[in-house]
Amino acid sequence: MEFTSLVDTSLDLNFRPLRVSDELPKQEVESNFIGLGRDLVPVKDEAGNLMEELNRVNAENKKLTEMLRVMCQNYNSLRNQLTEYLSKQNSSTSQDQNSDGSKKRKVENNNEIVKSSVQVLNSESSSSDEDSSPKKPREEHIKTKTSRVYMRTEPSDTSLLVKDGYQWRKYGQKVTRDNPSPRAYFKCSFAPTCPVKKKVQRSVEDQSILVATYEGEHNHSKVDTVTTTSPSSRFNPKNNLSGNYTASEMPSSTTNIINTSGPKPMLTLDLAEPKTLQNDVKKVHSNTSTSSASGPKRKSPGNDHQQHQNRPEFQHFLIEQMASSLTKDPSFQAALAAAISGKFLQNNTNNTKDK
DNA sequence: CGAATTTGACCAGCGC
DNA sequence: GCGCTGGTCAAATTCG
Repeated sequence: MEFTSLVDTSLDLNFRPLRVSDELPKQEVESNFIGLGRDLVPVKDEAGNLMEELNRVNAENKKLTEMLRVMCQNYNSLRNQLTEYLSKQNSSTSQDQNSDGSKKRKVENNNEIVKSSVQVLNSESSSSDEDSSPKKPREEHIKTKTSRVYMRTEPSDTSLLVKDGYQWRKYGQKVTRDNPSPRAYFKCSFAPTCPVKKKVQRSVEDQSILVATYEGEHNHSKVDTVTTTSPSSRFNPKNNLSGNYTASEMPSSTTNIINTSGPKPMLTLDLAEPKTLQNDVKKVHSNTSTSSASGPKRKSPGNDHQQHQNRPEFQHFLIEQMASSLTKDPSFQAALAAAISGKFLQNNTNNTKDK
């Protein structure tokens, strides 16, 4: 499903009543009110106010439409770029795998990153044929899709428990090279055949943020909406993280994927933390990374962020994520619907009075 | 006592 | 080939 089609439909609905109202001659409105036997002066005032309000909302709506149109354009162009890159990537990786089997892990890594990004981009349009390459490697990777979720926890809370509605069994913990915080490895323990794994590690930049990386897809439904990593810990007060990782509370500078888990299905919105995005973009644009295990070169985080935020990739990414999140945001939809219905009612009132 | 967690050992991929 | 690293296994430990 094309993203723009959704938006366009809703916005057409938005504008139709307003256009009608614009075309309504002012005098006609006034005469309608007169016809109802109401006092002329207050009616004139009321109609004037209404028209003023109508124009204001109309202008606001047009502004919003324009913003959405720009976002959608950016989204589509970015997705096309990604699709092109994927095609190239797939053809080059298949060559790599034929020529050198030892590159396997790296190639998989790159594909996972790209694929993960595609997931986010296509979260509302997974059935799109536009970018579906018939090549096999990509289909294989779709089976083991990965996603990343960032969650805020209490800084004092040292546990690596992430409440996501599933039941997990911890099978390992490791300190990794580029992060002093240990990384915990979990397997889904609810269904014996469920292949899903997750890795949980604290963010290097903000220790209060947990980064959970999910691999694979659950072949069962959620256990419950407040499940922690184990049934026993479910009732442990120290694991009560609910409400600590809502979108509104996440610091904008460090928000990556906002998890609004709860009674509804998990919704992940990638707002791309600068550092992570930088890494991802770097990997996406260069599948022959020169960074060696012995000597990671790092810039200062502050410069990193600022430089990164000025990059067009980052801005594109940000825009398309904003568009995506905006159209999926229930409160935005509700507000829009309220505004539209309000205008509909006004016009309907006017039209019925017209008859 | 059973289940979950911890932790050191092991393995495989990758770079040099 | 060797060392580094991330991921996994499984015995030991902890907890309810």
